[in-house]
Amino acid sequence: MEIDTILDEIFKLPEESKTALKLNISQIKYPKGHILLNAGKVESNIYFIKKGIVRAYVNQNDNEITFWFGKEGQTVISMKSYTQDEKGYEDIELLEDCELYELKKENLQKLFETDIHIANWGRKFAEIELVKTEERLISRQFKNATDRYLELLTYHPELIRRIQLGHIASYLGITQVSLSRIRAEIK
Amino acid sequence: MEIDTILDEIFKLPEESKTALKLNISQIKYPKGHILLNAGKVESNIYFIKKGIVRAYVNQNDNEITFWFGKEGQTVISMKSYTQDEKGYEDIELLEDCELYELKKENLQKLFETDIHIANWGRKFAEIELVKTEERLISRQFKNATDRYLELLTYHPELIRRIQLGHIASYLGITQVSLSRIRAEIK
DNA sequence: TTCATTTTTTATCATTTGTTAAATTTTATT
DNA sequence: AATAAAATTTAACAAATGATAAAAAATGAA
Repeated sequence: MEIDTILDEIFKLPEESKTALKLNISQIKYPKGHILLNAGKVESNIYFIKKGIVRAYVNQNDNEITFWFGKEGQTVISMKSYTQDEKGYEDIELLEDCELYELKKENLQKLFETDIHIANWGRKFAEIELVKTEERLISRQFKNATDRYLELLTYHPELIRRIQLGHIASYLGITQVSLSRIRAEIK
Repeated sequence: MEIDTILDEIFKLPEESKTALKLNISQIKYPKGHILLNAGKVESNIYFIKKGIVRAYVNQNDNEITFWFGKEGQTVISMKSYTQDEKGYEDIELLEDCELYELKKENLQKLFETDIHIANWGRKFAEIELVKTEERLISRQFKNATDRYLELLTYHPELIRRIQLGHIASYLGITQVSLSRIRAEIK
């Protein structure tokens, strides 16, 4: 997925602003298993996924709880670090070999202060992520595990193909054993 | 709570920009029980709570599921309507008589296009709400009902005093009967 | 206050999900 | 292909939560 597509999908920038933004973006590759962002560190980079799939998880007394998956076209960011310059609570692990676009936050902050289009691009970015997060929260509150699994199967079947079930179960908020049981029941 | 305090807490604006923003804000009162925003409508107003408490809920086959409470200083908004000009999924009901500051979205949009400080104010607003929403999502995913209740009791005791337990239980994702049981156990 | 209504608690039983352990299947490596 | 390691499923029992109904407590109106 090309960087122009990713940036344009968030908010259509004038050419000049887009060029200024892209000047701060570089490409980088990491292998499966690499930890892209670390819990407990102030993480100041933003990544757009060109190719691959990642997960965000929190370490909670000895077991990892996955709360987000990112795939091609999505943005990898430690929201707490990004907005508050504080330690984030999540690790971000690559579940496949990944190609990423990297944007340094400090450069982006400078653009926010000088370019109104980029400021509005950043605003739209946060708004879009906000609605997606709210939808995940509501799905979790309103649906039982079976329905959430079926929802994932319907709208993001490739996640179930590409990600091992332990991570999917964690994301759904149930144990892997429960997910196996659910999968057996809906057949 | 004064409007200046609320606006400043989001992002400190230069006086000129703040004045421009405040020119579009008016005060209004509604009684307990009033529905401030309607599910299924495109809602184009934003409210800041001067006094009172509100809840956001979704109607899910005959029963209402509460997923957010707002109190003094917080912003009432239908995120989906606000960011996508589409119908929202939530009703917002006043749980007490409320005093509100009202901001019309169309006026705000114009300011976003012309005033970089206000664009960045809007960006910060979305970012702050995003982190809060993500924290709610994580709390819900990581903690059982008892721990979520204790968290609420610790960090927002006034919500438990001011809001009836049926709404609190719904917010916690359990039935009122379960919440009563939990309250009995932790005594 | 008194009465009716609403809210909260308690009790019982059903259902869902968790825990642990073992069996099976899949994947990766030699 | 053979082996080892990892992932997934199955099974049995435990714990948490849901559903329903009834009792108790709190609230609001006459």
